[in-house]
Amino acid sequence: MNKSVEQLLRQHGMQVTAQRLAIMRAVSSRTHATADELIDDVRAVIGSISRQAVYDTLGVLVEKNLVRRIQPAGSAAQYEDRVGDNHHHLICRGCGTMFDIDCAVGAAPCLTAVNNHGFEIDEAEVIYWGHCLPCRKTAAAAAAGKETARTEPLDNSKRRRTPGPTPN
Amino acid sequence: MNKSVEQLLRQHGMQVTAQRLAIMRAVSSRTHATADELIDDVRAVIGSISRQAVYDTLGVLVEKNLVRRIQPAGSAAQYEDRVGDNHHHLICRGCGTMFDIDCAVGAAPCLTAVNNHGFEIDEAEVIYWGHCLPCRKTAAAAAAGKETARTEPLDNSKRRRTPGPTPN
DNA sequence: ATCCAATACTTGACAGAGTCCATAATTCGC
DNA sequence: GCGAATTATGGACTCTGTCAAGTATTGGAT
Repeated sequence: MNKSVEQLLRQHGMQVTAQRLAIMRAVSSRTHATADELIDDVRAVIGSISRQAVYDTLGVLVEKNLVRRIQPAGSAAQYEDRVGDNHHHLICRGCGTMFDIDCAVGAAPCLTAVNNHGFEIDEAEVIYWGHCLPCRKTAAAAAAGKETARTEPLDNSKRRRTPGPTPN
Repeated sequence: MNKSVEQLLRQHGMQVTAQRLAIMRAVSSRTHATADELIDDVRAVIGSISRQAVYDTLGVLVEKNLVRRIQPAGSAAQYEDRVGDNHHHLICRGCGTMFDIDCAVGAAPCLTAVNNHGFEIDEAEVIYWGHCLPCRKTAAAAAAGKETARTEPLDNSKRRRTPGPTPN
């Protein structure tokens, strides 16, 4: 299998390096991963790697369509192995977990915009937002009980005031 | 109409301040705007405002559902006035321009995921990516001629923050 | 197998977008 | 007008990601 990863690289005219192999395997080993997570993964395997190398490789991989990049609102980009099919993502507003979702309406439902404004559309990105079961439970519990939960950072209701002295 | 803006704030239990009024009007005056653009707009009207006040107000507004926030990949969040309907966005990869697009399949086509993984989905965000007419022309011209130019439409020529500290 | 130019990696600075925090200023009910 | 609570201000800081320049590797040619 290592072989195939290497071949994949060569097939796309890329040089084969330990870093790249490790990065590709790291991506494959997760359903979704942030650049940061990948850096950690790779370091765990080959000892060390620069942030730049990871970003660079990921960039090339995305360009060659070997990896897909998803950039959900408000969080870091995620990379995934699963390319070539038309699937979407479901993200929890509470914990940020991301799930794959097969296309709801078939092949490429939303790819056809009504009025394309003269654009040449090449991708329709669909992200479903909501709350996952665990987060919903947490939220419910919090609502029922007190403000114990911390599932959501959207808590503007309790602003802390510190009339204390100034550590200037 | 200024009256209604003020009332809107009160209706949602928010105090009325010059900053908030100006921010809300600034959002209304554009189809889409980044926080930065809004800061500029507001400053043009009331003289000055802190970045924090804008972010804070925008955050509350989004929470109260008076404003919608869109965060396209790779660029700053955009805020829009148009809430309550199900419309999507079309963004140019070249210049970043964003257009509204009415839902392709009717009311809420993509809101129904096949397998919701136990989620309670509250929003289906659809972003169409592509290249707008001007950018396509530019690209074509560049390809035909030389590597003469690249579409460089993002005007970020304004810097107001202090020069960053030097991280060791 | 060795050489070497192209390709890739490392390091470190920098930038943009947002957030945190303590303090100062406003708002608004009384 | 008073005063407590809500807001706004400013500056430091974090998190992601990019740029640039110098160093190291890779892999085809010799």
